[in-house]
Amino acid sequence: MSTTESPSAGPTGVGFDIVRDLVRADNEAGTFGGRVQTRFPPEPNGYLHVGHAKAICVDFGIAAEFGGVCNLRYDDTNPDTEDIEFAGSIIDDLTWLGFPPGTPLYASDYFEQLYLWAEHLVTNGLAYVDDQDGETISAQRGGYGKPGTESPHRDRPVAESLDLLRRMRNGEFADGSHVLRAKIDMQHENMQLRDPVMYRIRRGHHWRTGDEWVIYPTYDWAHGQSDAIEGVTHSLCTLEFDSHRALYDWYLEHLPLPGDQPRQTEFARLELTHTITSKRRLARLVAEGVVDGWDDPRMPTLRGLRRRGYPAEAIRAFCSYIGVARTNSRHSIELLESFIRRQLNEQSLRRMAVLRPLELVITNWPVDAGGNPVVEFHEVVNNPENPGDGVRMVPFSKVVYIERDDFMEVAPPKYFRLTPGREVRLRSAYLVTCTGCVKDADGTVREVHCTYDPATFGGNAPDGRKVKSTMHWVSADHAVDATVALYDRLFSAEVPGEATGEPFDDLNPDSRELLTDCKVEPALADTPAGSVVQFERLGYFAHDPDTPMRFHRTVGLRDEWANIQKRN
RNA sequence: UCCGGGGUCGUUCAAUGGUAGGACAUCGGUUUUUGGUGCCGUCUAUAGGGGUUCGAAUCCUCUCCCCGGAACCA
Repeated sequence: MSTTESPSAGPTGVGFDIVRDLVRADNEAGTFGGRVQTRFPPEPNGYLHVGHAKAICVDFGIAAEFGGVCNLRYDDTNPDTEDIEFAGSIIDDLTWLGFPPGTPLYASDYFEQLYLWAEHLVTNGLAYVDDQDGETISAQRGGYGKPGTESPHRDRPVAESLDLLRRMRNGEFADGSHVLRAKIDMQHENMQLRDPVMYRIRRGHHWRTGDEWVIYPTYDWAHGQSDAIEGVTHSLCTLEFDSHRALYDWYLEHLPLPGDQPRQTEFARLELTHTITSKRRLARLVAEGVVDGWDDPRMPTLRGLRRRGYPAEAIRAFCSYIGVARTNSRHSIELLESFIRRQLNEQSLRRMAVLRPLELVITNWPVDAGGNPVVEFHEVVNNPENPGDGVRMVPFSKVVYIERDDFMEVAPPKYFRLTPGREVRLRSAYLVTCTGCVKDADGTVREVHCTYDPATFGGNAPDGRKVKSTMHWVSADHAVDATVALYDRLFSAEVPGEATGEPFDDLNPDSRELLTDCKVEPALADTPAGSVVQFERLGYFAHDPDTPMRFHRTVGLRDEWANIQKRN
């Protein structure tokens, strides 16, 4: 599958060229025999978010492009943080994004092989068991620019380490009492190489291996070897693992492995303004009830974006566009939204909905023989961008709801909508001229009055006169009630939580507004759950998967009137 | 403080010794039965100093700034 070519991909950025070049160079050099294999290795300790989306597009996309495979591999080396709930969600989310993962692999399936290799290193004098506690080991590691000091157990006999390692595995020692360390160099300028820990004793219940193991490999000891076992050629990860690469290579070099070994390459992670992509912080938002859950439409999780109506295709196009690089960067959320709009504009049906209803009464509207207002049906195009979507008939009568914003008794300059004396178009229906309004004692406008021009059926004036505004409406007698949630940025600051590193400092208290009194046209009830429609002149709204007639605003339309207001 | 990675329009990604370009954002125009969309245009950048070269964002050098690294996390 290609992630770069799609009719709605919009502007094409550099994409993943830097990775392609890397692969091509290896292919030309004959490394890996021209084979390409990648992997996507999430730890099942949270839900996938938009940051993962980029990694997924690169890992799966590049493999597919070069005729290789990309495995989903759960990096489940820590029993304390992982859960089967998350593991299942990862497959769902990958599939939704457009990369069904096939049979997943598990780092935990390699525990036995890893253990055998650990004995191999011990036997060759390249690893030893340390009896010191974590604090001591950490202190001995030294500091930046300061060399470390060697553990007193560093040179214990091979046989003794081997015996201790076996007893560690057998569960003879308490959690945290012993650790297996690689014997590398306590003076190394790269701290990762100062005798890193390979195994720790931990009696947590593992979601797959249960209580079979009490020792668990660390990330570094598991990752490269897992790649090697699977035959991975290009192991792509984020920049913070840059200094781990030396260790990744060291393990592989000192193990009895045939052929070319996998190579790790690091790229910048995806960050966005106005949101966070830290699993820990997202988990806090959920745990402390700031949001309704991992699939809250304000969350940058794949589930949240999906619920909010972000099309997977648009997310893929975005990831492809921003591409990969080694420079740390934080993209503006507006760029993502522009991809969402681009896609939605093309695919979304148009429907009319009134969020804050105000009655508009057509005073010269005719009545039928029984004295009731005539009801007409007007043809409306479903999607001007795609004539294939056809037309529908929308009921129209004497009283319609219009947007409260669409009437002003005293209109400021450049306000083109309804105001006494002004003629506007009710979309696909008629030209109407405002004659006044009725107000409550407190001055609130109760209803607006107008007259219509019967000669303008469909919205065109036979004499060719123009109006400056075309407004949406819903017939009051036929309107359906709906609930609409408007979403703003979860964080008001450009760079959330940057100052203190905590997630709640810049939370936007108005990130969600619930409108329970919306009036929508009857056809909206027929849109399937999860589909996104454009509410004419208002933006894109996703029909909630669980609740009928509840809509989430995906993104708004570009609103020049709002900009004009801002400037005044 | 040591090691590593970075520094190009407001933002982000290109240009790999030969005209600094695109997108988003901004601003303006135009089309339009959505103040949407489309189309056209505008605007703004090579962190700083020195060097190599006919020619430097690119190579060398010094300085400055940013990010990552001292879990028995990943």
